This record gives sequence, C-alpha cells and structure tokens, in this order.
Amino acid sequence: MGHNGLREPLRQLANNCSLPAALEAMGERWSFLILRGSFNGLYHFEEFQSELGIARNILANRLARLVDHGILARQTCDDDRRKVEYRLTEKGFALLPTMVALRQWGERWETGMPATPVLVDARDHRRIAPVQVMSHDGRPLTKHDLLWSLPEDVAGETPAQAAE
Amino acid sequence: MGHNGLREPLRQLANNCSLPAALEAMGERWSFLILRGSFNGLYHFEEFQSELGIARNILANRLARLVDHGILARQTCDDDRRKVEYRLTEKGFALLPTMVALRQWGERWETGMPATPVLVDARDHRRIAPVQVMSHDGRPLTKHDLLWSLPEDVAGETPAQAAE
DNA sequence: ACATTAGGTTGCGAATCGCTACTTATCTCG
DNA sequence: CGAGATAAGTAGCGATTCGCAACCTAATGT
Repeated sequence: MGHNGLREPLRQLANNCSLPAALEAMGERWSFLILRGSFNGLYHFEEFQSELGIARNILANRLARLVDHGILARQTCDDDRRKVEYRLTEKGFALLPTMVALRQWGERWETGMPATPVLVDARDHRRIAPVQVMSHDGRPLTKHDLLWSLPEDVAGETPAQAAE
Repeated sequence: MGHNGLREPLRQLANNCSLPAALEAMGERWSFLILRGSFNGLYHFEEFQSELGIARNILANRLARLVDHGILARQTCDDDRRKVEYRLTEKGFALLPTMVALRQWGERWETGMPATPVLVDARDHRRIAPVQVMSHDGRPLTKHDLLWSLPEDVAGETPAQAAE
C-alpha cells in the first residue's frame, strides 16, 4: 500500500508541528534574504536596501518583524545616533543550518552550480559538507531510515527527557 | 571592527547566490507546509486541502508551481481517473534536510517543545540528531569556523572540480 | 439516471507588495 | 552657527496576491 516510512498520523499535521511556527517568523518574502545579509555582515538599513534592492517600507516591516521574533537585535549606534545596527541574535544564528541547507539545495537543483563565493571550513579551507539528516551517532539517514514516533516510544530517553 | 568571519564580498549578495533561486521555488506561503504534507504521505488534492485548511485556488496554484519546479510529480491514478497523485520527486526529497532544520529550529526557538510525533531513526528508534553544518570530515562547525572563499581558493579540489 | 466525489476554476473583497515621495533626527563641513 | 547631506524610516497609491465561497466538469458509485 505504498507506505514509505515517513507517514505521520493524519489530523496531527496542522497541530503539534513547529513548522508553522517557524514559518510565522521566517516564511515571508525577503525574510531569508535579509537573514542571509545579516550572516554576511550587513548591519544597517541602507546596506540591506541597496544590497537587496527591496522596497523601503517592506524592509522596515521585515526588520521590525525579525526583531519582534528575536532573530535580529536592533541597537542605535553610539558613535552616530542616526545609524541603527541590526545584528543576529543567538536565535538568529541558529538558523544557519536551515539557510545553508536551502542554499545547497538551490545550488544542486536550481542553479546547478556552486554559488561564489563558497562557504568553507576556516581551518583547512575546504568546502563544507552537504547538510544532512543524521542519526544520534552520526550516521547519515535517508528517507528510508526515518520513522515518525510518539515521544513515549523514543528509545534512549527517560520519560522526563521525552517531556522536556 | 567586529569582523565575524562570515563576511562575503558585498555587491555579490544578490548575484551568484542560489538562495533566491531556491526561494523562487519554495518561498511562497504554504509551499513548505505542502511539502511537509507530501513527506507525510499526503498524495491527493482533497487530502492537502482538508489537512492544511488551505483555500482551494491557492492549493491548486501551489501544487502547479511545485510541479513546474519539478518538486512534485503529478500523475492521474489508474484505478480512479478522477484522482490525481502528487508525489515527491528526487528533487523534492532533497529538501528533507532543509525542512528538518527549519522544523528543529522552530521546536527549539519558537514552540519550545518537540513536536509530536517525533522523527526517529528507524534502526534504533532514537531521535535524529540536530541538523548541523559540518566540515568535509564530519566535524560540527559554528559560525566562527566558517569563511567565504572564492572557488579557486578552495583547498582539496582541482580547478576542474571547482568549476563543476 | 441520478447523486456523489475529485480536482479544479471564477468572482470578488481584503490584505500585501512595491515604487516613489516625503519626513524627522542627526551629523558634517565651512 | 547654518546649509547641506545622510540614516532610517513613513505615507500614498496602484498592482498583485490571498482567501473565502460558489460554481463547473469529468469520472464514479448505486
């Protein structure tokens, strides 16, 4: 009957999933590109505007939204109080794997070539690995290796861990 | 001066980046939730509609878009020619790391709790690891370990490899 | 043959997008 | 100090997209 190992009990898709919550914060147009700008050292409104070519009102709206969600922190510069700095918070930095995964997918399946410049390991200047889904002990997993499970059926955890 | 190791030469943000290309395919409202439905075994228009509560015209538009981008394949059922099956292509499956990374981020930073059900390794029923950016030899990397580099400066590759 | 189901399409009001122009606060330079 | 220039927005407004409900068409069940 075509069961593929990834089937989750229906009627629970909409509820109990954090994907809608994540998209609430990051799902709008320009949000990911603004985030990418932040990862690349853009700090100021005018930098984002000229670099991304986004309309000013939309940019203002998105920056405010990202600040509201705690992804960027807004601080006026001390040395020039006209300027405002938008910097990634820890929560914002935590989106790095998502962003890299999306970018790598685009490279592989849309543009067909690695974007320049390339993201490398600072230690040995080698390309980073493709972002993968891994088991707890570091084995790469494909869709055939994955199952949806209820928290109480997860191995290697106490009930307290499962609830946290 | 606050250089964080992730600065990419400016003026190249908009060009030469596959993130806009990826977002062209997946950046619209509902696209990720439809993808998630596909990963969870939803195949038919009415399933997506009732499960996600999305408007019918928007759903039709998004499914067509995902098919156009080769993320879903559309095929009318043989046994009931009213029905249409939307199934993930290889390209669509390749979005799994992105989707898992986004979901995990939402769990950690938005909902604050693991969504039920939980994605586990089928072999040992243990939770999958957090999706991370890794070096070529499997070390986890943080933002401090990363640099942007031109293709010709990437170590461990011939020029031919760099160009491909 | 008649009703039902699956997968859409159409119409239309509401919200969002994007462009341009304007505003306000701050800094620089003479 | 006063005259620009600059940074970060805001306001107006037409164009696009969203979302709800109703309708349509082909295939199926009874």
